[in-house]
Amino acid sequence: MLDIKFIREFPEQVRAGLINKNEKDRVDEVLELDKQRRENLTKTEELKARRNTVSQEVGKLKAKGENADHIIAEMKSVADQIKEMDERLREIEEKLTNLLMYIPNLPHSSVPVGKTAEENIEVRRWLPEGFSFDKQEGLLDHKELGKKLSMLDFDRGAKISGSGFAVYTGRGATLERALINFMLDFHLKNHGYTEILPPMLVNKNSMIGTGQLPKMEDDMYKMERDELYAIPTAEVPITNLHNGEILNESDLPVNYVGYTACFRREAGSHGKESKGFLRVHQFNKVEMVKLVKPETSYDELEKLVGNAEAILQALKIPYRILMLCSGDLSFSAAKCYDIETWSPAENRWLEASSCSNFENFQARRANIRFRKTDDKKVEFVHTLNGSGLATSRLMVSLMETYQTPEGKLIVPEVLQKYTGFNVIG
RNA sequence: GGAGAGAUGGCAGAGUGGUUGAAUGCGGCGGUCUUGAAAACCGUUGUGGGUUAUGCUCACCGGGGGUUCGAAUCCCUCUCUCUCCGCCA
Repeated sequence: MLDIKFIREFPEQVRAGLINKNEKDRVDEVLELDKQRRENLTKTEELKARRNTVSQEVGKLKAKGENADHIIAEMKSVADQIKEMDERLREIEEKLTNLLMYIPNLPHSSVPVGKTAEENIEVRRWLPEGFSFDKQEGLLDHKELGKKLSMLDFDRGAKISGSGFAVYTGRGATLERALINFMLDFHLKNHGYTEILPPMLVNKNSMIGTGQLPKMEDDMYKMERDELYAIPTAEVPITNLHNGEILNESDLPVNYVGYTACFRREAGSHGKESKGFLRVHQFNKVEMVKLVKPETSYDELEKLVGNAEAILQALKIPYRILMLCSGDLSFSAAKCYDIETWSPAENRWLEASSCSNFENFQARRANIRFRKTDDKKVEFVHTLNGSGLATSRLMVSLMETYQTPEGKLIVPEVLQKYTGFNVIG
């Protein structure tokens, strides 16, 4: 959520940000409601102030055993007026809050202005020793190889759950588990994170806190009966761990890493883009979440990306880093880097991680603050998160990159101690 | 799922309709004392909103709603915690 005071003070800056993000400019609506709100508030408060003093008078009179009926009768009508005005104010505030909930975060000044993913900027790429973009003769894509080596079973996944649900079998399942454990251990050992294993169903308030609700309701699985949502990312439960809290400055930065399954309805996305692991309804992800002091958040963003990159370098999987342009930025993000891994069979880059700085946008919604050590003032934290990484797309690149000409799969060296075997097939 | 108890400021814990934003204790911060520290003593110590304000004012005692001139206090409802019973990986 944006700061209403900021919108009031710098409406043109907000307007420009919304336009760059391909969003509807609703600044004037906000300003009008804000104006109405303040007008009504002032009037209502004047009445309330009067009520408070007069009611105290009544108390004093009664204490002395005197009659206060005439004042009470007068106050009765004041109470009615207050009720009426409170109701009007409530309506205005509801409209305003609702509107603010749908207004996205503004892009940071360092974000390139652009409409679509075409205008994202490649910041750098990393290719392992001896890597070539030339496609190997007879290379199988991950789906074919998964079937051949009895690692993956999309057909049976569709049978037991529906299309877009994968089953890992045998050494495929072991490899997946190894990958998750390797990534968690790597971040814990080398990057100073604290591990979290959170619930995968969360309430509505948490979804609002990180910005998934109200806007993306249709993209999520919901348990109607219990008013719970299946998390689309560990960002939701982990960031909301500190919902409503005031942290100490000395507690920052908070660095969490956690594994969860992630659930996405992916409403309306079908076709060849969704083959095999390229788009699924459930996948595994190791997520990094940071709560930091505002002045450090952009340095922390760079670190976050670096942490994710380190995993890919250890796995020796080629990747590139994109800085998203304003139009491609997600609802809550002020700045975001995507990490894409190379898929030889698809002959293209696949998004395997997204690292974002939300500044205080989520912190406002989730009301996460910290108390400064020097002047004791409270301030919103900045929140960040990044995948480190999602296994499904990573598995595509891994299976294709580590495939031998005979159609076997070499287990990346760093995973071998986790799998207990070094080749599949 | 059934029965009961509870939810108050950083923590502990009073308060059951009238200067209570909230006693008291602990903690925190500032000060006196001290070579320094501790102890003792004194002071101070919640969050948010409105207002061209060295000020004034409103809201907040788990969430929401109600009764009343007036609610932390009474009523309804939801959530959560604890105890007992049932069920259960």
